[in-house]
Amino acid sequence: MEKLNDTLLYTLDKCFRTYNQFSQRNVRKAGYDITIDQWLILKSVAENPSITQNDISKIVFKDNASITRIIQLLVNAGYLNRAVHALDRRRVNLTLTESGKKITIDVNEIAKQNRAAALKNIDTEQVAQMKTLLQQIISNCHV
Amino acid sequence: MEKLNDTLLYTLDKCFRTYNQFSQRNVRKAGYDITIDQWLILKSVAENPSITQNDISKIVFKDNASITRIIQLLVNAGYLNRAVHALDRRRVNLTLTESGKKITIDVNEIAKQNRAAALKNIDTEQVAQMKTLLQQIISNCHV
DNA sequence: AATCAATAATTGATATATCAACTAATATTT
DNA sequence: AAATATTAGTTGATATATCAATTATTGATT
Repeated sequence: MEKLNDTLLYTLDKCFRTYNQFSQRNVRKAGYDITIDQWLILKSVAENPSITQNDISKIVFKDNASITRIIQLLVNAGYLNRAVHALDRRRVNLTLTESGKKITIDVNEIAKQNRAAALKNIDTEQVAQMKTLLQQIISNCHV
Repeated sequence: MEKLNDTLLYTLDKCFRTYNQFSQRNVRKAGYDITIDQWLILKSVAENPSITQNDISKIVFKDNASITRIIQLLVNAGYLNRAVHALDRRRVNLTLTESGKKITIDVNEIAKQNRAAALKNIDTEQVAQMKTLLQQIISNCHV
């Protein structure tokens, strides 16, 4: 049986988790009480004002159910408003509150710094190559 | 604010989750009622017979607490035996049961196929390069 | 218009992640 | 040897992931 940590996907796993923990730590250190996953949802709403929860779930690769619950937390925290959609009563209309807008922008700055730190000493060329490879893996998994 | 899905780490996230779901689906389809994460722990024990739970948590990048709970599930499922270590009574002695050994090997086969499918049309050279890059990111996050 | 199908979101159950607090056992220091 | 520090693991609280079942609403079919 080949060793676990020989495989690319083990390294991928490790990288993903390490980066996540690193980012989360930096957000906390800056005094923001929000998870990266919560911020990603706020950011999705900021970028796409009329987005549905279904669309969000596709953007962030999570289950619908998870989105419902995370949004509930964001509403509780005062970052999001939730209302019934005027034209389709099945849908939920999401809008950022003022503090939601603020934290989205603030954490975005930290996220930018996190990315820069994580990609230090790696040139654009390499990043582009890696993206292509990752896309290839993704499409291989969709067969 | 730059778009979410422009960043490498977004693609990394997507790739990781897509591959995970793909692997898990294939294990289920083959009739095995075990999660990839549970299997990883069985495999760690198989590879390192005298391993501690602390060591497992480092290998699979999870919290000690998570390991305790996953191991509890594996004991309940009859795949693992848990006993007090003879020389250090703080430690837990983990051994695979017969069915634990069997499922570890069976799922390993599926995992091998999953990896092959995920890495289709990607040559060894590229895989090696990507590993190096991922390692670089990991070490950047450890500063 | 009534029936049926599809869609958006929620809820329940269970597994997992993470942090903090804790217990028990062992190792180190004085 | 007693006091203290360290280590291995567990437990509680809360957030999240995933699947399946469900509700409410809208769209399509006849």
